[in-house]
Amino acid sequence: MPEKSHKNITCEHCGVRKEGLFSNLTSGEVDDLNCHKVCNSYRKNQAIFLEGSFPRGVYCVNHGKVKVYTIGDEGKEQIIHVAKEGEVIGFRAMFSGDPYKVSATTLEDANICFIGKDDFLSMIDTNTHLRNMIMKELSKELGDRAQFITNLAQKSVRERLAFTLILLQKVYGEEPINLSREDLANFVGTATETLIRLLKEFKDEALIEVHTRKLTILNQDALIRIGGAVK
Amino acid sequence: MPEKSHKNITCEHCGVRKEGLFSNLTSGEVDDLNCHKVCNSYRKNQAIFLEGSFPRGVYCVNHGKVKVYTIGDEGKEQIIHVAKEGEVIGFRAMFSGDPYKVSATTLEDANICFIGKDDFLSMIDTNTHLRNMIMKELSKELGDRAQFITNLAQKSVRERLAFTLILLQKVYGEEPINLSREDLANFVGTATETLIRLLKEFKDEALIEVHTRKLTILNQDALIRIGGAVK
DNA sequence: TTATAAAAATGACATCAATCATATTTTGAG
DNA sequence: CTCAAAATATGATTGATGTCATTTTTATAA
Repeated sequence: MPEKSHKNITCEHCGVRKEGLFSNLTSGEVDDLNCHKVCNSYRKNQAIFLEGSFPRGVYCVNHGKVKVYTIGDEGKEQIIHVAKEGEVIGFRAMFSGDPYKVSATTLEDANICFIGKDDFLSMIDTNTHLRNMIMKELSKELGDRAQFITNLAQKSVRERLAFTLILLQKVYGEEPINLSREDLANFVGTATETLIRLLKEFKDEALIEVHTRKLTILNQDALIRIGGAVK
Repeated sequence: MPEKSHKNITCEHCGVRKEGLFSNLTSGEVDDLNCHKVCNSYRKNQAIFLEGSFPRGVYCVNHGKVKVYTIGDEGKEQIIHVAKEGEVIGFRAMFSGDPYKVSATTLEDANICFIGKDDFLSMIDTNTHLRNMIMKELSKELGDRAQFITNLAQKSVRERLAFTLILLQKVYGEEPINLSREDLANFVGTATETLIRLLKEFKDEALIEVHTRKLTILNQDALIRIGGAVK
């Protein structure tokens, strides 16, 4: 489905690699990674993998944002995570032996590299550092999800929206947050209409600036006061 | 704080070990584990470890149930997981390098063995099987929490209670579910009063049997129809 | 056993947020 | 550029669930 990328990034020169799972590799390991990876370009809203299917490998986001989500019993998306450049996604299912419990879809045009299951697993077997990074990452995400659960159970929608905006700012960095209202609602865990009303409140209170899809945070401190800090 | 257990279980003869992380160890590894573990007895509602503190090792539940929870911004507990005999808890924080993101407290009198950090980590370094079990466990829990998040975001309290009861039945097995109304509410993610009202509904509909704290499921199929299946 | 505290249960009420309907704006294909 | 479809926005209404107050039951310690 994805097209082979025109610009076939080499891992050695991949600028975003240094933040994620594949940082601190030896140059030999980077070469190894580079040999086994395949670069693919994805269009906006293109599926990367789907809940229920079996993993064939892992995906390293080179450019573009990706939503990771589950589908609830009524068919509604619940976004669990928004992955940014440098993140490796889909590796949890490599260890569980089960099919994917989540789906991943691009939020914008993206470049994403693929590393096959066997190559990835053999890298893990031989590379203690990589293994430790993975365990650390799995543990970190478990902690994040515990806070996500607590927020959903205990905070109001307004509080969760504030929290989510702070979280998304870390994902989008200097750029404005760029998600559809529906995606944002499916991340916060609310109805689209409710989300729109609350966004307007935040706009009227000069906490954010809104240019259709693009949201800029104007008053971070106030949002943290409303939604609580990201742990 | 915990008292040294009178009955100091040996890992070799530990009946509950065969289900969890420490199953499929060689007899040498079991001996090793046995040398390094310390058995402790805990009274009901005794803390095992607390959110924010740094881990000194891992805990293997030999007898008794344990709640794993976070404290929300308003000080309210959100139960994330109820651990049963054979489960190893508190090992995620060993890899992240961060303090615990969750707390753990006994729900009844319990026997819990402790394995120090260094011993545990060196076992992981040398034991591929154990390592794989841990990665699998971390991955499985990530999947569970994704469903937990989706349930909280999309299901009504009634649906979540049904789901939670089915989940707890797997924890308690043949025995009746035995939790305070407050703990149950803090697991479902609702107010205690709401939980009590819904429990009564389920009782009136003959879906459960209630003897003060002890809940028995009478109609599993109906509860699954209401709350959805545990994935 | 009795006293006291804790837990569970119940009622009344307020309100946040979902739903449904409809209008307006933006986007993207041709 | 134009038009249709999609996304965003707004209003009206309802209902589920949280909160507060009070009573009843159960557990626990003296």
